[in-house]
Amino acid sequence: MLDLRYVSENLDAVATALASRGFNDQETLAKLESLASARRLAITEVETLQATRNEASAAMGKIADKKSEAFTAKRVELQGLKGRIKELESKSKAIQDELGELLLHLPNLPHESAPVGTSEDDNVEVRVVGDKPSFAFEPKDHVDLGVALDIMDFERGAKVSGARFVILKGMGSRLERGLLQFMLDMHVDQHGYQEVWPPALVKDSSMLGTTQLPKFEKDAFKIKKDSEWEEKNEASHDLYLCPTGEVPITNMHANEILDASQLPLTYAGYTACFRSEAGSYGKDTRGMIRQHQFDKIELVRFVTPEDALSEHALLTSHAENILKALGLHYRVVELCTGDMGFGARKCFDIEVWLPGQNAFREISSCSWFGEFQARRMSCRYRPAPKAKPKHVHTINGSGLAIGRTLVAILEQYQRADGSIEVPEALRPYLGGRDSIRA
RNA sequence: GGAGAGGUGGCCGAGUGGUCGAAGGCACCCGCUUGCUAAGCGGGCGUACGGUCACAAGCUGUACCGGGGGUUCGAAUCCCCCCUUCUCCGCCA
Repeated sequence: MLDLRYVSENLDAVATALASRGFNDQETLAKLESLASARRLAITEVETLQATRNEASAAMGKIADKKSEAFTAKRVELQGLKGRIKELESKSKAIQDELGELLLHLPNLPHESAPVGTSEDDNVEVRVVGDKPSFAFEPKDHVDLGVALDIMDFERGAKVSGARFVILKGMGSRLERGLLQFMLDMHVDQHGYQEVWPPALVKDSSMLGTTQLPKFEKDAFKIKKDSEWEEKNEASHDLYLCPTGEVPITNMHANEILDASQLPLTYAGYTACFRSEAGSYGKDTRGMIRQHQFDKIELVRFVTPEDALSEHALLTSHAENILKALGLHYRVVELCTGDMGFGARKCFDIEVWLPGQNAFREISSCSWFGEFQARRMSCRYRPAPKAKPKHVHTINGSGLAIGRTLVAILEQYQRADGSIEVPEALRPYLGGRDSIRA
């Protein structure tokens, strides 16, 4: 979330920056302003009273005879204060809660280098890598290829789990598994990431930390607990199916103060990802492009503000290196202010070429969040020994979405007879096979 | 699922109603010292939010001893709920 102090002192600048990403809720901003000043008054009010009470109580502590009249008189006198303080405390808390809730709904401010725009049409193509594969035949899409090769079973996926689920079979499964290993190996051995294997279920507080909550709850699968459980654990936390590795991995360092020498702190991890895909009915219903469950390798970097921009570029290049190693044609697009995610200050999408769709499709989204996530989950670092802790900057990106990579390989490496050439770098992971055929 | 024990500052670890933001140790920082070398001595060293102020330092107030609520003039300390860690039993991949 945004820094309350910065927001209340730079309201106009904030409004302008938010407007550039399409956020024009003047009412909210006005409310923010009035709540911020109300908060200060309330704090002062409570604290003054608390100071009075503390002083008087300390004096009482010094009275030796606790049964003396002087003592009793003081006690009676202070009893009135107690209620008054409680009253003001709850008033102050209410203001702060409302303010906090409001801040949670404000998106991040785009970085000045992010292209200004209102929709994906305003995104900027940064670079194109490789060439479109040319085919002497009409290229098929991954569904036709996969079904013919008997490595994807959409019908049984639907039978078992419903729409937007697939069962990979034989070399399809092997390819998914091989890609998983190939990607992780590269990030760990060549890019120096610490490998992690995080949980698939995450707490609501984690979802809040990385901004999936509170605004985007409908996009996630929430674990439903039976009523008996709910009754017993009314105040306990909710659990969600992990929508992206970003959530468990970034939140690993929630409520911590890191040492500057630890930075950059980098993680690469595999997670199954689950998305309800609410609001995307009718979109990409064919094939593996948009499933309720998919596999992904996630890259996360905790960095200093000074290094953030170059670290962001670095992480993006790490994701790209996978595509390069696989010889896949792709491009990098910088998202405009209107198309960026809620928490991002700057974002590069990597889009892989899909001959079956005759289009580039997102395969990774590399975002720099500034201190937006770090503030929410309270992750700080000490720039120097004894120095005051500052919020870290977080950066993450897919490295890569495994299913979509599989799709791209099928479509880009397809041959006239419907078989698939296996990219050389991947062959060791497929038992040395150089092709996939029926 | 059952039984029990814990969660205190970056780390370890005292502390069971007032003199505790919290002993002691480690780590770290500053200075001194040192011919015996991951040595010795002295000092410093939590976070957040207010006020003052330059959103600095300093000074000052308040809160924070897993989280939330309660009792009390006063809570790290007592009560309740939750989270979490560990040990044992059961069950299970």
